[in-house]
Amino acid sequence: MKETPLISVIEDFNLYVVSEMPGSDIYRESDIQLKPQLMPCFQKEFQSYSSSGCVDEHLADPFKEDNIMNSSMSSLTSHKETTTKADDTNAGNGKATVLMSDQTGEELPSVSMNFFYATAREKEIERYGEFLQCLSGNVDDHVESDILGGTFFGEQHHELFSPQNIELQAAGGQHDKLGASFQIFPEFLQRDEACKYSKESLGSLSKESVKEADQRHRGIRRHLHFGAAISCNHAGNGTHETANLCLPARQTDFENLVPPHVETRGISGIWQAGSCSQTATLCSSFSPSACESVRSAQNYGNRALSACIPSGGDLHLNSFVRSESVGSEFSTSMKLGSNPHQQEETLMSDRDHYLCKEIDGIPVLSFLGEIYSHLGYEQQESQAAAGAGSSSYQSSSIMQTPCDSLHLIPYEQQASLCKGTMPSSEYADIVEFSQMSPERNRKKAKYTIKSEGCRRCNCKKSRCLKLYCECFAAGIYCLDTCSCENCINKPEYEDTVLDMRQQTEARNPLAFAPKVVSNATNSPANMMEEGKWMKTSSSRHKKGCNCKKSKCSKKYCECFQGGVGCCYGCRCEGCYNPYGNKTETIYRRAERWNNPSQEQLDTLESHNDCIKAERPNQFSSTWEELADIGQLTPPSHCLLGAVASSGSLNIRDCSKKFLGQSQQESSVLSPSGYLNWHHSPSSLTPKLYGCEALPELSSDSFFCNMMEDATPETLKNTCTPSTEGVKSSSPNQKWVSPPKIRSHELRSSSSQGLRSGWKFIMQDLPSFPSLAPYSKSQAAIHQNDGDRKGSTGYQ
DNA sequence: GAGTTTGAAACT
DNA sequence: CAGTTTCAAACTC
Repeated sequence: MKETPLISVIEDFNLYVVSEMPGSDIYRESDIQLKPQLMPCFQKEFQSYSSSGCVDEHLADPFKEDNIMNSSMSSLTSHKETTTKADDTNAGNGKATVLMSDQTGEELPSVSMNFFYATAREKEIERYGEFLQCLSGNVDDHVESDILGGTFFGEQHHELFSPQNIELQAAGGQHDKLGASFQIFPEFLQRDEACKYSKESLGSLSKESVKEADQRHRGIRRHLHFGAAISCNHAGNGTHETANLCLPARQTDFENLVPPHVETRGISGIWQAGSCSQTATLCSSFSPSACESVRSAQNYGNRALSACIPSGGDLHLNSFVRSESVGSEFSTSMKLGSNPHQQEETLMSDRDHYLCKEIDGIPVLSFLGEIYSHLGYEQQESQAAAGAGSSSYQSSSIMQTPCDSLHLIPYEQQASLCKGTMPSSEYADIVEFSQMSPERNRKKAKYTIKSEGCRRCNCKKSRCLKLYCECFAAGIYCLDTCSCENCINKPEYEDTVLDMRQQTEARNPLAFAPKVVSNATNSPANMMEEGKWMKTSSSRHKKGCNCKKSKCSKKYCECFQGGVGCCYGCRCEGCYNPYGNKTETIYRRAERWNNPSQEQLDTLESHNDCIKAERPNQFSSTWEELADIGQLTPPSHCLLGAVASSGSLNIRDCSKKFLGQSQQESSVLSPSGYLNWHHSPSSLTPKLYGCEALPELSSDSFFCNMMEDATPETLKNTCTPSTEGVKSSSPNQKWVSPPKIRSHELRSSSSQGLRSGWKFIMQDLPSFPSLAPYSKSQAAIHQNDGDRKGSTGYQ
């Protein structure tokens, strides 16, 4: 290993290290051409970052020399090609990514977001610099390069820092791909023990000076920025439609990173995820969970897919509602790009190629629409999306589509993952579906929905502008694959859609919030344990159900649908929710979650096989959010943000209660405190930024209920005898505010709880941007109503 | 695939 | 805020 390049490598985007790697010539000769238009993206980052005073001259004007960029791009992918042929797919992927970054100089919101993220994580990165000292010693070249390349970041487990494992990663990690290479893992950065462990594993500690380490970490920081930039460009890989479809459940992650000043119209509110669930992909550019999801895919098969395909409950795709903002800008630039052929390659808008599409001759699964619609969500996220919302499906990477994530997985593996996630027959149908014409797709949509847990609406009268519409509710535009009639929820009616969202939000600030919120009581590992329940025992529906006849054991019940048990917020009668009911103590529920009885499993299975199939999605979505969102987001932020989005709620009391908690949590959960829950301007005002201000609140009911969400059920149930076993009715037909003492207890215990990993998480946060003039869209609506008046009975 | 059931959303 | 209506998904046949 050469000693000298180390510093310069970092200072120069790791270029030199890469160039000295075996096979690096391939990259020098690579046909990857970073378009000049991409420059603004980087410039912004670097310039913004110049305050740190560590921007090199060529960084100040990083694109002055095309070679630099080309080399940079090469460095990002070089280690892949120098490892195994199996990774060849990355080359194509990387190329696609770069090409997708084709911009026309437009400022990319995502860039700011990325920058913000990176900046916000500066502290952690500082710590990471310290960590690097632990590794700088005897790590050989390719290991180093791999670390710099991001593979290192891509792993959350300390074990991976052992020389052997690093070797393995460098040699052929499946996720050692472009996307995964840009992982930023704040969680990892927070682990002092990681450094400790690495020291032990490597057996030789760094002898480099702190200064050198600092230089290195600076370089890495830049590298991260670069990666972020790529990621953001990645995000813009599609038209509105693509973005809409591919929204992962983890959009929230990304939105959380959005600084207040960033225009986030395209990212309505905050996103979720919940899910597409969401989600596993958008986040991939920023969070460990993304990489984890990829790895999980490799290790656990179907889980990967679930990570990418959140189920309805957790998914929230709000952020991408305004795909026109983010998505359209990208799409526009894409459309205007100079290379139609390349665009054609990268864009996945062709619905005839939802699945099994080839990019650069490499077969990849392109999960769009039907499959990703509810990433997020519950967690969805998005959704949808992502799911997003997340899944809730509910319930993100931001800018990386699920498709992109999947691109990191060889086709065969993706296929197996798909098969592992669903019955073979359904898988076959999905494939068949993907191969059908749009016309047939439409007809088949319903089936796809059922089999995949991804939804497309079938609205007839609401014009997809009310929460009746699942697309609208998930914060996404309807697609051609929807079976809706007179649909207005389309980009061409953007203003109208936004207005309706605004109205809906005014009516219910949480209307677009994920339906399922989680208390992170379990580690991702626990939650992902094979055959176990995937959602935490304390996950619950944000508002609670009101079931009368379904006994909360059918999908009529939103709790059941979201895969969570009923809680006190529910007003259900005769609750037989197999996930849990109100009379159940938290301990019992937790026990059940960890060790579901056969009867319970049978119940679930008999009631809805689909739920069972989706569970992995929900899990992945959930734990991912625990992994990254949870790390980044103090509960109170989430709550405040959610409430703030209304602009009218009065939760002053509750907010006060939470303020201290949030601050405390911030210090505990997020060293970079201010990097939390940055919603869209419309949903979270800058005042809330950094917990400096509290929103005006009108009713503490919401907050108290949310608090109750986070309140151990033992506290809630102390006065609620169970009279008929699991059967119960709702003694409280209305939401109840927890006794003050509960809040106090909760608050006082929050510190302990949080330190032990007990976090409250709203999987996806709310709100669409409410930027469009009401009158304008209203006029459009009226006009539309007029057009339809008397014929549709539209409300 | 049509019809029914269900409960959330919207409305009054 | 309660009651009613509307709506679309879930479900059944």
